[in-house]
Amino acid sequence: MTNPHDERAREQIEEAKDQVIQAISETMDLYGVTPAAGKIYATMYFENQMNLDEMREELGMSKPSMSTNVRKLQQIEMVKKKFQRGSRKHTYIAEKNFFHSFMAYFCQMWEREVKTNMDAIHIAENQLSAIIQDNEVSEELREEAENHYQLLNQSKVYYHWLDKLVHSIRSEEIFEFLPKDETLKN
Amino acid sequence: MTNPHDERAREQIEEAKDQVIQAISETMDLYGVTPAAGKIYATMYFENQMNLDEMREELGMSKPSMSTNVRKLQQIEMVKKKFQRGSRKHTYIAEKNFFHSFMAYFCQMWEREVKTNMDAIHIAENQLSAIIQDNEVSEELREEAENHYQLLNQSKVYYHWLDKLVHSIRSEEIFEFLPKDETLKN
DNA sequence: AACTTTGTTAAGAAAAAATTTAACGTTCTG
DNA sequence: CAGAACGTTAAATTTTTTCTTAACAAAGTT
Repeated sequence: MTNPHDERAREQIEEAKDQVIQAISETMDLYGVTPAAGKIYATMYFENQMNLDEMREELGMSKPSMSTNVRKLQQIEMVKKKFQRGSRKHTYIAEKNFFHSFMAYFCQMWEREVKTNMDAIHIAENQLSAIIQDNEVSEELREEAENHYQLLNQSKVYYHWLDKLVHSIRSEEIFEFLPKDETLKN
Repeated sequence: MTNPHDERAREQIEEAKDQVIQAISETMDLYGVTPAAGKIYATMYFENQMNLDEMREELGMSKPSMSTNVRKLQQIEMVKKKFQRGSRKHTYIAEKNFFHSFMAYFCQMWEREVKTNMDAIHIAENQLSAIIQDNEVSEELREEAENHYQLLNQSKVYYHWLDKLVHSIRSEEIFEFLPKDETLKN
């Protein structure tokens, strides 16, 4: 490795990796992932497997910081724990298939959105329809309740669609409509 | 409005609205929107139009806070400024079509992800292929460069797919595959 | 059973983000 | 043209989040 060509090549490999690591951790920020966790993931992306100590050394972070960040990455399924026979150290592998991460993250997110909002809508709809059906209530308020009711009803179209989207992703049906294009020109 | 029925009805309408406002601002948090901005949007959602003063009063926030939050909401196209002839106050309307917000937000986000990462990948690929083609470099490093190159190449399948997804959303072709279901049972 | 090694909570410190008060600029009105 | 009404920018405060050091718990080894 004292070969001057190799030294230069090693530098260039690191530079190439850093480009991509930077970009990945920058865009993961869009997914509600903190920069630190993004860097951890992006670093692991180029390695076959790493344990907490190796990561800590590579990134100069503290042990608990690694621990919590890796846990978060596990929750969104971007990192998996690998059973390592005969070693007490936990070793992890980065999920390198971005389709998997995409599916896990957005389905989880959208499902929560649908559930939270539909639950609230159902409660609100009941309260509003009680008013609409109450003849003692003034016309003005009845109309307001009616308007809100219609608005909520309209929004359900969206939440149902979002739910269908989640299912088509989970079932991978979406790839029939939008195929993964394995053969790329450039 | 001193009618006791109406008083009760008014309370109940507010309660129904609050349910939904709470849910919306909670789930908007998933979209990188701060709770304050979420509340502003959700409040406007039930109104035809509002100006900054009305919102400030309704939510008990400061004037600059309103100003900056509304601007953020405009950026992600969840709120639009409405030209109001003869008034110096700016009035705003909430985008009530969630499909529109969905499309604007995710297309913007995914496009940035594709661009940032593809740019980095192109640079990295050039650096790596220079090493791969350099015969003076040791076999070991050549192999490492080759591995990274393959990894990046593989990831391009995903970014191309994401790009296609964005286009199919922008062009609304996606609704041919996943129709908006206007007639809902429940 | 005592000692190591590894990972995780807990508590405190540092950093980052959001919010408010205050000052400013602009545009309309009298 | 002076004054008022709105909105925005700047600076400072408060709140939230993140990170680190330190104490702890679990599991394994000698």
